[in-house]
Amino acid sequence: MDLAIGEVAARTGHSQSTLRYWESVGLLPAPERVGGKRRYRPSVVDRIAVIDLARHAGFSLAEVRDLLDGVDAGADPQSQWAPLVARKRPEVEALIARAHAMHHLLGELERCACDSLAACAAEARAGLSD
Amino acid sequence: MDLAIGEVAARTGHSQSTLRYWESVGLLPAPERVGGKRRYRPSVVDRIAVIDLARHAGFSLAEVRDLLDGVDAGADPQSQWAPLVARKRPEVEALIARAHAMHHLLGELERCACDSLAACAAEARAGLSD
DNA sequence: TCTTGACCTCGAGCCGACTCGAAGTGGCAC
DNA sequence: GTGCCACTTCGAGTCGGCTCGAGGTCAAGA
Repeated sequence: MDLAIGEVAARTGHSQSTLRYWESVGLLPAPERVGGKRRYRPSVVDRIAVIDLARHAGFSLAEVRDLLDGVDAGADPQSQWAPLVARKRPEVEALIARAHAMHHLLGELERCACDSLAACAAEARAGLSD
Repeated sequence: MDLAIGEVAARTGHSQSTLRYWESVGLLPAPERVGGKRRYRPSVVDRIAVIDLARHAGFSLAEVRDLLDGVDAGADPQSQWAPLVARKRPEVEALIARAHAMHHLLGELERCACDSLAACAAEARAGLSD
């Protein structure tokens, strides 16, 4: 039994607008139409689960689209993930480093004992080395 | 000696456009004009250093503006930072947690041995609990 | 006087990922 | 046949933080 867009939305937790948007940017294949309305196969729910998985890992929609395009073209998921992961890892590591730096800086700001902005600025110039 | 916008840009590493934009959103006070052109006092460089400091800590322009508005109104930096830092800390901690989760997930994806998207989706549903 | 260069304003565009609203259509129940 | 709901399309708006371009102005130097 095929699914209407509302049903897919309910099952995946994404809005109908989002699903239509994903289709418009090539992330979801255009499904069959019955009376002008989209009819999805149940497997689209798996595809959306993979999209969610990839997005959780920090991939952009464009990157997920490339991954899925490869799989659609016959590649196995494993060989599709590998280069994407290799490309993404340094980005995520940079994000982690940056987030930790932000956290550290918050601690310093909380202990800020400057009595003027100029003093804060001087501290800033002394303490920031990136 | 006052500074032209180009000089401020050169000293702070921000473009003239950015400085004008910051002024338009209330982050920098409107400086005096001489012949229609902005003339900055040297202290603006300190102010921009504080802005950079706050942005490094993850604050938005609006948050930095609120901070500086308070200081301009006579508050000491210390008492202005405190509530902002308290508000920001959980956000940054959430960012750190999320970034680590992304990193962990990348490791799992790299070891992905699924032979189909449906299998990946099943893994995803099993492994993701947020 | 003419040119150059630094500056000015204003509006629009950009990025990603949606989100919303208006106006129209399909099909089912009563 | 009419009311209703789920769906359709398309275009525009949102968020933050710039960035760019067109066209105009000002002052200094050759």
